[in-house]
Amino acid sequence: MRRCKRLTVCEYSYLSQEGQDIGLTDAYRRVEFLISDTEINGPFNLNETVLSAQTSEPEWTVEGQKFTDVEELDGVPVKYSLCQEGNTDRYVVNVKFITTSSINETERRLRAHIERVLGLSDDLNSFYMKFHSEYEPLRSTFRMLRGLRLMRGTNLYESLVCSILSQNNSAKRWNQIARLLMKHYGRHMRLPDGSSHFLFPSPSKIAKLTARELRAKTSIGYRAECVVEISRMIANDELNLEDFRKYSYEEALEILLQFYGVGPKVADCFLLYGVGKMDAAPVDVWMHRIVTELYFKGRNVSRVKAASFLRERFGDWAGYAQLYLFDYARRRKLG
DNA sequence: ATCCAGGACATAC
DNA sequence: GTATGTCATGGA
Repeated sequence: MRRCKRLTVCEYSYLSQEGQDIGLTDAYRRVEFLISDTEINGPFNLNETVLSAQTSEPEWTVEGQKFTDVEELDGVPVKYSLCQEGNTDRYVVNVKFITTSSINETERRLRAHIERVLGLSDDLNSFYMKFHSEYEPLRSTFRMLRGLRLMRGTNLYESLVCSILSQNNSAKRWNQIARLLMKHYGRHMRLPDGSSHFLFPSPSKIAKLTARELRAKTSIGYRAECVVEISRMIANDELNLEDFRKYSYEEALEILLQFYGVGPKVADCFLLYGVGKMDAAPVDVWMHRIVTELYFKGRNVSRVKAASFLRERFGDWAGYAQLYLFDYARRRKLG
């Protein structure tokens, strides 16, 4: 991403919750910068992207058109808010962030982070052009969902657990469970603006728990056992999620399916949203329905077959095709 | 109350 | 290989 001018840099003194200046030496800095449409590879729709229930990580905090997330970037806590002004083609994204560390260094990290998690360098125009003559409803989603981008998780463990939580659960509910995991077991961070946040817990933290404890605190249900078990394997170095970056899709899938609680859909979610394998296409009930009706004339093909069909038909854009079709189905259902 | 939620798994054919 | 019941849990 190319740099674009910073608008304002302000310094505030640290205030307690009562609004009283408690005189910390470490003044807190709220910085603002812009990402313009010339820095992003094609159209962008921030709202649609953040609100499309992708399982890369728990959904960001929403306040109207503004979305806020907290991350630790290279060990530095950053709270940042995004807001898009303009339309999907001519726009600027306003970014405000708060950090305890150096502004320039944090801004550099944050720009790279945002580019990655929001898929800003994905060549969406190529996707639209390549499949402009595809069957409906995919073709019409290019207009409806223009600028929708594939989010990537910040942390592989978090993505895997979120994918596991999503099974047989609504998006709202798996998000609630993930938030409870963070609240009870995640490392606490207090930001300079006085707000309090919890990071996603580490595998070793969850590995120390019993399924019963986890269930009591988080309403995680029957998924407790497999989450604890997988956490334990990671903590014991029997499983290294980073390895999946170098495996081929087929190798990765074969390994993932051996874990209790990880089936084809969860594995594909992890590979797509976590690892970033663009040809992975998670097939849930909605995708299954769409693919069988659209491409198999209603004939009952298995979900696994539907997934491999999507990979063959859309190649490295299979994840995107899935994202657009899923969002379409989801919106149809809501509307 | 019963059913459903971006499924996975055991069991049975 | 494919079909069916079951699995916690909270919200509709």
